[in-house]
Amino acid sequence: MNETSGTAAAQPTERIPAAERREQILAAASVVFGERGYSGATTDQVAKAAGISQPYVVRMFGTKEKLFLEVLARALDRLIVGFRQIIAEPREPGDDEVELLAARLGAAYVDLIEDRGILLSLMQAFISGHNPVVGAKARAGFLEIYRMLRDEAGFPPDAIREFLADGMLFNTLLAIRLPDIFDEDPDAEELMRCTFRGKLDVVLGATAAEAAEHA
Amino acid sequence: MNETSGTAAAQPTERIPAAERREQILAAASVVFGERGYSGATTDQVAKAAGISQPYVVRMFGTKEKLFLEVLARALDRLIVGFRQIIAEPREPGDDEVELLAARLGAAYVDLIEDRGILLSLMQAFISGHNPVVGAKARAGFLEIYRMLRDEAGFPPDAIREFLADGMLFNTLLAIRLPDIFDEDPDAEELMRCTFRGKLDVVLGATAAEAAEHA
DNA sequence: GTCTATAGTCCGATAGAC
DNA sequence: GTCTATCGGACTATAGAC
Repeated sequence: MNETSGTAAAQPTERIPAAERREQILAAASVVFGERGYSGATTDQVAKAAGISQPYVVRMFGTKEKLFLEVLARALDRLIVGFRQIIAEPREPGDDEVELLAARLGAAYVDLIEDRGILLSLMQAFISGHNPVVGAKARAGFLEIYRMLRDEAGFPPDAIREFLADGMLFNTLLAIRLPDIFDEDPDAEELMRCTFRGKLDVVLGATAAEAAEHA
Repeated sequence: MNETSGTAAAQPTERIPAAERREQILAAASVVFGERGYSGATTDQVAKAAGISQPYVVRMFGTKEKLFLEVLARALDRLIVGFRQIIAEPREPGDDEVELLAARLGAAYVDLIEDRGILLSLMQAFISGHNPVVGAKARAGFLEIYRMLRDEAGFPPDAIREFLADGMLFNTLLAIRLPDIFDEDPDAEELMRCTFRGKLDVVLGATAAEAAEHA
């Protein structure tokens, strides 16, 4: 409340290289698409968040759909590259190799989806199964993660299911903003604690930091 | 392809009681909102699916938002009532009481989200955490399920987490329509099998039935 | 590299007839 | 109980200047 009109735009916008501007737009778009969904988001909201004019956003990406697809591709890429890195890290052999690796991957995942734009862009893709383009990317991305866990990480089926299931529950609880109602309902915190266990501090730290940033 | 224009409407629409018409609209809206999302769906699409005119949809529910909220409330209600029924069923005491009950609830959940409208309406709500009204309903609904599992079903924390996590993975795999690409990618079926295990036949049966219906 | 202006659509909601 | 007609607003994308 009482902000001075939108997200600081107008004024004689600075001229910056297209590549850099592209990144700004993608970052802004990730947030806006995440909050409002593909259909709910407008190119004007993205433009305002990036501090430029609406036609410029369209000019740079061709169409709103292409912009969304690029946002989604980036999110999937960060996820896949991040996981692959962790799997490739040297580990000592032992009985709990799977468990340790799962814990590391889980922690990395929580770190990643602390970025609400990434979290929600992924979830937007998940519920777009009916869309030929977006749906196909979502399916392909999910299967790539599956294969990585099976072939590169060497997880047995049960470990894969558990890992993916936990991830989807993380997604959901963060997406519905459960931490927002810790004050009103103690069960909210209890459920978060039972779900995230050790990782809860990380999540709450991020949430608090984000809140502070927006204040 | 080659369908005779839309979903059978126009013509001198039959006069039916408002209550019955309401149900028709809600059923149609569940499907349309599920496929396109709250923003992506139009009241005209709902109207066509229900076989009536667009203004009549608005007239009956006031606004598009109120219509969506009613769809969501119905979905949550079916879920909660269904679970409560199963929990209340008599069970023999034994060591695996939790496991058995979890299996029954899981089967009921899979049955419920075979209805794509219900599945996707719920997921739409999950990603609307930023929306004050929808977000609040989603949080409240999730917490009610949590309390039910904790207090009425007597699940320990780990069982709750596992149950909820599996449910969210079910949601995701069905939402992205993984069964659609069984032919193109054998890993899709493998992942579904590893996730749904015994329940896979149920899911695939439903998917096949739906496909047949739409053909 | 970036903007202003605006064309062209689509959509939710209202008015009012039957 | 249901429709047709339509208003007013919002949004994507294009045109063209600087």
